[in-house]
Amino acid sequence: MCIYTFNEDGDLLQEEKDTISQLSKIPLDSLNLNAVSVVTNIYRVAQGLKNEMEREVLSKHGLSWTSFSILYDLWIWKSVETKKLAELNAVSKATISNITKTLEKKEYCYRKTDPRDRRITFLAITEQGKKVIEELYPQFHQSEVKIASSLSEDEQKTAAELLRRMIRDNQY
Amino acid sequence: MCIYTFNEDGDLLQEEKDTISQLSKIPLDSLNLNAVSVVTNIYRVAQGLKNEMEREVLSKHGLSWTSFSILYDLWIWKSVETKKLAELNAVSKATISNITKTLEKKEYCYRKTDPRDRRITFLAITEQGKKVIEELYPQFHQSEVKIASSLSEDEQKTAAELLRRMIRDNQY
DNA sequence: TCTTAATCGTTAGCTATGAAACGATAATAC
DNA sequence: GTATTATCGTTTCATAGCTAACGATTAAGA
Repeated sequence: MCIYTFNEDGDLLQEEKDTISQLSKIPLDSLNLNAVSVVTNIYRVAQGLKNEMEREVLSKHGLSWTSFSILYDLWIWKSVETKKLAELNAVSKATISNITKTLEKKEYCYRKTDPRDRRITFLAITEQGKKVIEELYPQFHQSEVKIASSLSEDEQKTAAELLRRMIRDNQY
Repeated sequence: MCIYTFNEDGDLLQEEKDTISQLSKIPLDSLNLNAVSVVTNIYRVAQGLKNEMEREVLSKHGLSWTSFSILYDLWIWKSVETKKLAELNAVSKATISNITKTLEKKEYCYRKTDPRDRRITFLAITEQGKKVIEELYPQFHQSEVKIASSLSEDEQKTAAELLRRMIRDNQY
């Protein structure tokens, strides 16, 4: 999505700058337009790549971005508890609970209670779930490569590093 | 959310690299780990800032990121049709229809049919909606500045430019 | 003109999502 | 050892979000 509107050069329209300043009563030179661009562009790319992945790759097996991610986690780590999945994916435990219920219906994963602490539920991937992720992952990665190919190798490294700092500093 | 898991240096865990390569049957040197980092970090930051904004700023008036964005668009542009709002925000027309229905219930916006083409519905902001966005926007912008402050001014410009190229090349 | 095709917004039906409340279990306090 | 507190996952209930189907309207074709 796009909070702001940009012209062909990637700058905020002068008209919009003036309007924001006027309407919000923030003087134009107190508006941090670089911060605006960073936040807006990050959200826009994220929204775009989520839509593209779901449409072009994940829809083949009726998976959303998050359900794919959960399946990926289970594929790599074999067995993960609900709380950990929520943290890994930055969504609520309720969301994990619901999505894994759907994945369970499709027989892509199953639940098992930790015998040492019966409050904890572990999720694990089934053979069928494995088959699905092993079909989808190469296509997913190929799309990642395509999407990132707007940037050179060095630029990709730069972008990743800057974003990584935002993740760390903001504790995302 | 986080498709991949990273160590303290921001690299993918060696264990995970090996596992991906092994499970996906993609040779390690064919995996483009820079692309992986770029895509993952973008999504992670976007998810984090959306959650933070909704929790810290937008919840004061029960707005989601997208409903806030729609309200913003109407604030700046006075009157926008459904289809245009969908494009601006990279969501479906159905989503716009639903969210504006909620905004209408709260009396933050209202509908009017284009008399020249009766298929088109224009949305417009109410006085009450204006009051809400004028209260929230300065706080929203302040959070944008805080979130982006992990980066220097130059780095913000760099990040914005790289992301802008991804938006353009991928037509997001 | 009159039929066909295209476009617009809404609705229907589904999954996703979060906050809050809840029940079960474990850890802590005394 | 019992009472209190904390933690875990689920459920409930609301909104968000998608695709597909639909009804209304306009444009295009002959």
